[in-house]
Amino acid sequence: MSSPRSDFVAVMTERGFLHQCTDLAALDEAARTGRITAYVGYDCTANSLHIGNLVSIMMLRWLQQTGHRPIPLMGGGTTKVGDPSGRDETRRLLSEADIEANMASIKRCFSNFLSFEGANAALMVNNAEWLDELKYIPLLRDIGRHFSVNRMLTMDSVKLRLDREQPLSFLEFNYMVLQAYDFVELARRYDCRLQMGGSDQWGNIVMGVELGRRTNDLSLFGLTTPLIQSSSGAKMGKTAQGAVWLNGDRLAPYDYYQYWRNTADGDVERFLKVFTDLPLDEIARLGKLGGAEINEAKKVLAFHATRLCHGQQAAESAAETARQTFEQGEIGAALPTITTKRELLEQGQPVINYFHQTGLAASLGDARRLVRGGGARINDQAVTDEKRMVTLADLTAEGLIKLSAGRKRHALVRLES
RNA sequence: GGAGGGGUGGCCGAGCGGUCAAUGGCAGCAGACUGUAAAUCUGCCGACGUACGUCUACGAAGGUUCGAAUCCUUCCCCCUCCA
Repeated sequence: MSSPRSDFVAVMTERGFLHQCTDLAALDEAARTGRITAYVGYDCTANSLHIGNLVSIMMLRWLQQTGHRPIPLMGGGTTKVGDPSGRDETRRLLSEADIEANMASIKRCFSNFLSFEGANAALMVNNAEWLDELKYIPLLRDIGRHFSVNRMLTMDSVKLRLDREQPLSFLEFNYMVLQAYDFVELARRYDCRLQMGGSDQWGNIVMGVELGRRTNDLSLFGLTTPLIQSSSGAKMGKTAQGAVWLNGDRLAPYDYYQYWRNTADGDVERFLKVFTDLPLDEIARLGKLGGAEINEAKKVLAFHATRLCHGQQAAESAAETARQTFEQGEIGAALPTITTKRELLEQGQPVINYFHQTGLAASLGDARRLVRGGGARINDQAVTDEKRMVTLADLTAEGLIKLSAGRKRHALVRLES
């Protein structure tokens, strides 16, 4: 294809969102000549999305910014079935109540990325609306006859399990059928013509495109993003505490900021393109910084990524706390904080208790090992004795005690007021 | 329904009566080096106790034994082939 003529496809191309597309030229033309509606589906298997979902959220954002209508589709129905893609094991079946609760929680983060008002207002839809109503025999006759089992068996999501002799239930086997049906249903209800997702969704997406053509002669599009990996080859999104969640109650904005701040050198430019909406020339400038200067680019990345997800104020607070903590050796306000009673400090408390309580150590034993390994500090003083007690004397002038596990992980203990 | 194979710590994967809290690899944490990077090297890596210790753990429940992840019985789950 020659260079894209629509803003949407141009942005997708320039910023590195494109992996595969069913018909890029036709999509480009459709986006140039009119407003298109596109969707991305999200499972409700946890109560927050994580940065693995962020690429597709950014796509929806750009879609809206370039004049089109995004639909984040909540998989309230499909989560009851469980997507086998990329997994060796069947997902634990969640109760409907859990799914409902997860969905409510997940929805919250979209308000930061998309606008649900105005001309191109984003549409929040739940596929349980139609999937719960389905009748088995009509579904088989109307939809099932368009699916070839021969073909389904060759899909990666299925093939992987079979090749590895891992179980695949009939329930899961149906997932791709339902996802395909979703696409056709969204096309019918909202004139949605494009489904986007990660590269692992390609098979499921193509099934939907084909189903649209076979049932209603619809011209649908599919588009996937590359799996974004860190330059070390690892999947993105792991920290000491687990996944990098988008909801602030699962991962504090400060920790979210720190995740991005610690991006590997080789990933900075690519991540700026995908995870921020800074102009490309600015990104190119930041990407040229070498040596220690690239830390400036990482701060920009961390700030803008945090601002998109948690808002201006949280981003500023996180950046300021990071600056105070790392550049001035002071105490930043946004560090994780726990409170303790004055009486306890009067008696003296074992440090390992506080390391455990702040989450810097997973257990008392872990805290003990941290001390033995030489990684524990109180107010920047190394703790060498694992029996060390914390007392009122450890309070700083501000009435705080700063605990550190290694050079990057810090927490505060504050007197209960 | 029949025959065979299998279920081990976050994951992969050894162990096949004591020396097994369980080799090794990955992941993770910490230290050194640095730039809050990468690579590399070193240490740690079930819980609790200061410690020789105690508890929990090798699909589940029983049993044999001085002693079981390892043997037996029953059950659950998975895979392959046959019907």
